[in-house]
Amino acid sequence: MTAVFSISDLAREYGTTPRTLRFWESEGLIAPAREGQRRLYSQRDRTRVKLILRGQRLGFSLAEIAEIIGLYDVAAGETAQLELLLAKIEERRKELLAKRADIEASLSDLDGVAATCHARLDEIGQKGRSDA
Amino acid sequence: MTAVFSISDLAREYGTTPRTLRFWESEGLIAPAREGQRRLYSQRDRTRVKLILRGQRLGFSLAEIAEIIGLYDVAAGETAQLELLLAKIEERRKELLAKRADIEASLSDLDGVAATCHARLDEIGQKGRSDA
DNA sequence: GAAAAACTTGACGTTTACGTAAACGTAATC
DNA sequence: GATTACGTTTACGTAAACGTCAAGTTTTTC
Repeated sequence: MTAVFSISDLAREYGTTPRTLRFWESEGLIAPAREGQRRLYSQRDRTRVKLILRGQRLGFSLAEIAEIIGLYDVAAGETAQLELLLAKIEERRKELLAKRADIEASLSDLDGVAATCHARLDEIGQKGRSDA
Repeated sequence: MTAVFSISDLAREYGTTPRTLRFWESEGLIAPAREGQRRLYSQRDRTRVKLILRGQRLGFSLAEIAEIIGLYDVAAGETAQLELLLAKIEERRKELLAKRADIEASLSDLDGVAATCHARLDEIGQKGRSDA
């Protein structure tokens, strides 16, 4: 249990590079333990890396991702902090819902174009019934 | 009908800048008509601008957006073209579905954190019933 | 018809998110 | 114990997507 990973272990596992992991660290997104100079990545670090990658796939900047990840951590604050945290969460929720709406719209558009294609193919299929 | 718009009209309408619209044109994403030197934007151009903005919100690069927009145009090709187009559409569909899955996961995570916050607030609320 | 406003094309600057190379220390391997 | 493999920091390079002048034309407005 509580295994640790080298920087290239992590890089390989998540299809990224050591350079990238160091950069994320320099930007404060992760903070692996050290054994002398060497970085040691824990399960917690792996979780954060996964969150970073997901954030990137959703088009968030590293700065935004940093804030988002922060949300997960803070969850030990007190009242005022918690209220503020909930507000931030609500913001992010709205962003995500908006993106999801964009995606639905895109999917529906693509379906439309695909339908047009199929119709056209059927149309062509009716006559040209000689070639493979 | 068939109104036309100046570059700053469009920029204002979509919350962008003339510079950006010119840049997108230089990258082949839009191709407004010209009256002498001046650019004249049509309804079709507006539609494309909307697609570009949506693509950006979803985290696609301009190059990707160019290809996506291309999908909408090509819909007048012939069989081979159409098959290829359908394949590309399917690719995009998968990307979008993946992003949607990422979003669902993010939303669910945020819900989790929010729940923790509410629980903690309730907990605190039980005792500290003296301060505003 | 002169000034102001809006448009044009360069061209260089800027931010983000790394890539790449240099120069070095350490650890495993044959 | 020399080589190879992996790690470190520092530093400069780069692609994408514009921002920001500059210098000039055209168009509108008073």
